[in-house]
Amino acid sequence: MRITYKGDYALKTILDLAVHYGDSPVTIHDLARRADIPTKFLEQILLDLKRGGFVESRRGKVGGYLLAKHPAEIKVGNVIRFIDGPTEPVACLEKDYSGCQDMFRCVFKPIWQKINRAISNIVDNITFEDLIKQLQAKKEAIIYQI
Amino acid sequence: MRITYKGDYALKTILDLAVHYGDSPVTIHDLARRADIPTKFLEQILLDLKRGGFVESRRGKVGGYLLAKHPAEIKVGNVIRFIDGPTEPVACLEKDYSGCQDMFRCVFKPIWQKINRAISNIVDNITFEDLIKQLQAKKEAIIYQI
DNA sequence: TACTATCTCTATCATATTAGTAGAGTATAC
DNA sequence: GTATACTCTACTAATATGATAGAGATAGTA
Repeated sequence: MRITYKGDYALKTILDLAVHYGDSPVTIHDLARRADIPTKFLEQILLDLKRGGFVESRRGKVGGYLLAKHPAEIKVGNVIRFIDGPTEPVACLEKDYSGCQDMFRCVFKPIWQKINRAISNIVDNITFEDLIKQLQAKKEAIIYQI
Repeated sequence: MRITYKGDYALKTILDLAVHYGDSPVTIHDLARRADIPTKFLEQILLDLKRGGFVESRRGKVGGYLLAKHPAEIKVGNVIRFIDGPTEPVACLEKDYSGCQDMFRCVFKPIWQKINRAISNIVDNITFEDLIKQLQAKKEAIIYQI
């Protein structure tokens, strides 16, 4: 698995929308500015995320984007798999792979499976609600420092 | 981290050489045939592996390749990091990264670090001696079936 | 010495992916 | 009816991937 810029941008965008969950829509412009993402690139990512059911949109004035579900319902794994593809480290672990032709690869397969399980175990156990809590804890720590 | 064909080929080749550790050199031709790797592509991979200190070569007749170290001294992680690059899932974890400019990414960083540790924990704890033992166990299981 | 099997090295290439950019079109609030 | 915002399709530059091509160097042996 490799996290691309697109995946990274998507995660940051979802987190931003999660922070503003329940508020009025957030514009692409604001999302792009706050996370330092090229606006036109973010447009495409948001359309993808909309098709994936992660966000909703409102057109026209006072339009923008909204999170389609509660932050607790969206896991980090959902977003990166949707944007960056499977988390498997090799193609032979993915669905509808025809199988190993040679016995050498089969010795390595359990390794990739182990890695795959480890990754899934991490990304499928963190929701955006968890991340918001961490953000708040971080903010409080900074205030405490001052 | 993503395992490329090159990395996969390198691992299979090292394993083949590990199986023949202590024997006479193995030719590129035999390695390519046994693991079904394009010969000319394998040539390049073997040159890389030689530069990386994993294999040694003998030229001329009765030439070929030999494992440069004992199979117990080579870990899966050594080979894939050398061939496919760092196992980190994102660039911000790699060495000499300038640091996070925005606070959003920082919330995700611990996730990538966790994944990175999990992967390292797996690939740095399997040597090619371990793999040979697994191969032998598999062979015996097959014989037992017959 | 000549031959041949083997490794060595550099260049080239086709395809896919990544990270964008461009521009015209559509909907909505005021 | 106009400004603001999302929508959609196409295009592009750079890089990585997975090879292929061909000339060269070395070592054993007849």
